[in-house]
Amino acid sequence: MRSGGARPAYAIAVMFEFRLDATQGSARAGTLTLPHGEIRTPAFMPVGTHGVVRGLSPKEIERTGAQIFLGNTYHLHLRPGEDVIREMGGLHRFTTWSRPMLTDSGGFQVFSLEGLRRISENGVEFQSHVDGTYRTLTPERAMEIQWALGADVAMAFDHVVPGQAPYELALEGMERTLRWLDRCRSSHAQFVDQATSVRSEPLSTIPPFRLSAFPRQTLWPIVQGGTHDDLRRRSLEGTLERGPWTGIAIGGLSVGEPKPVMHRVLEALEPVLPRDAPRYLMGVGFPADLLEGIARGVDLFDCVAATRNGRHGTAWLPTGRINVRGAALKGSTAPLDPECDCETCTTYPRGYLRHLFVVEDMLGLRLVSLHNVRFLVRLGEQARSHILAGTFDGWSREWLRRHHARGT
RNA sequence: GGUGGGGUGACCGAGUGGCUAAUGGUAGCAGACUGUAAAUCUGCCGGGCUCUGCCCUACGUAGGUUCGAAUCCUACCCCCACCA
Repeated sequence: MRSGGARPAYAIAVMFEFRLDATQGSARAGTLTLPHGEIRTPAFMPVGTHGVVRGLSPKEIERTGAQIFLGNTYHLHLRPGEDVIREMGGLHRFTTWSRPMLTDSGGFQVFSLEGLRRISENGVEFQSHVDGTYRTLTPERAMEIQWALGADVAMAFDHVVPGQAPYELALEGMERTLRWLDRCRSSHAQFVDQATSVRSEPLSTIPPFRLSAFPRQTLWPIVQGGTHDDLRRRSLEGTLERGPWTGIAIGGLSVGEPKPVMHRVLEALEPVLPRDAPRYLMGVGFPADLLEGIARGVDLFDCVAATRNGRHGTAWLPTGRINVRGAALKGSTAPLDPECDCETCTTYPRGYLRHLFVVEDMLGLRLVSLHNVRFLVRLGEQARSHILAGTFDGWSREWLRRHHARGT
């Protein structure tokens, strides 16, 4: 297939594939194929907003077993700028991460940077928190930037509203997200078409550096609708009408709404979601949230909590969580999590980790972040093997019981 | 020995008659964090209790003035600087 001649048209399609390996109830185990490799699901994706999973090197992330990590359109646009990254060969070359990547669109910043932005139908004007300059992100611009970044998956530019948003606001965000999805889709298609036209050249005549820079990216839509089931349904149906898609994201959850509400929304969407596309629950979550999501048919997760909590001294354990700064750990020779196989847990005693936080050495932040990432990645691996074995229900029930028995 | 300055809660350090159990900061303790403006933020931090309040003990020590003192007066102890 790669030996001379025009690249077959189906090559692009084959680059993005999702295969279901097993299901148990709504829980699914699958294999997602992306241009930079395969992802076995369910899977947790660490967040590397600025092209780095805070505090951890790509090599360390690789060793956690993470199969993909995220970058952020808004933040990478501000620093170093998408042109810089494109010139360096794209996000993969830039970061040296050779596995799949996904970029978030900046839609979440519409929510998180409220106060620094103004929304209009055209797009969102942000005032940069870095230097105060005004930057406008539109669906088209978000696609342009993500195309330049060159991740395997680009996310649609959406309008995220708070979890407690009243119906009217949730409706507005949901409908705008759909209108913006049309613009994202046609804009992204233009980039794909441009790239595809290159394929009329014989592959053998394309210099290797251009081959490696071959734009290979898919676009995933985001379902919105706040906490209102009917809006969620409408959002999903509207999204599907605009398909087909190689993956579908559920956004606007875990942004302040109660957990049962998030579960209810997932349950409302699950029967309508296509079986043959991965479902990505954005911004989730804590360990228990992963299992609750998996049980409701979610395949992919991302969350900053692993690294943020790690930096702030909270480590996840099978039995709940622990404050690494706590006086209880003083002098302890026990491993952080005796059941964990990460570098932190197989090397350092609790008393040393606590000490690192007390003296405010950056190593402490890194080691606990590393553990938390591994903890979630491993949870995904465990869930997958139990789904394949048909033992997911009982295992996850027991896991959650133990996890909630002490702490959260 | 003389002169001047000073002794405040674990530490540093404000406060110079009542609003002071006593500003701040540090240390200590606890908590929060979910598509990252976060190595951040919040609370507690003399003791006790029947704990939206009450009672003790507290600003070197001992007295005194005053309705009322960490704040004014006296003596003593200690520390620092300079002079002998």
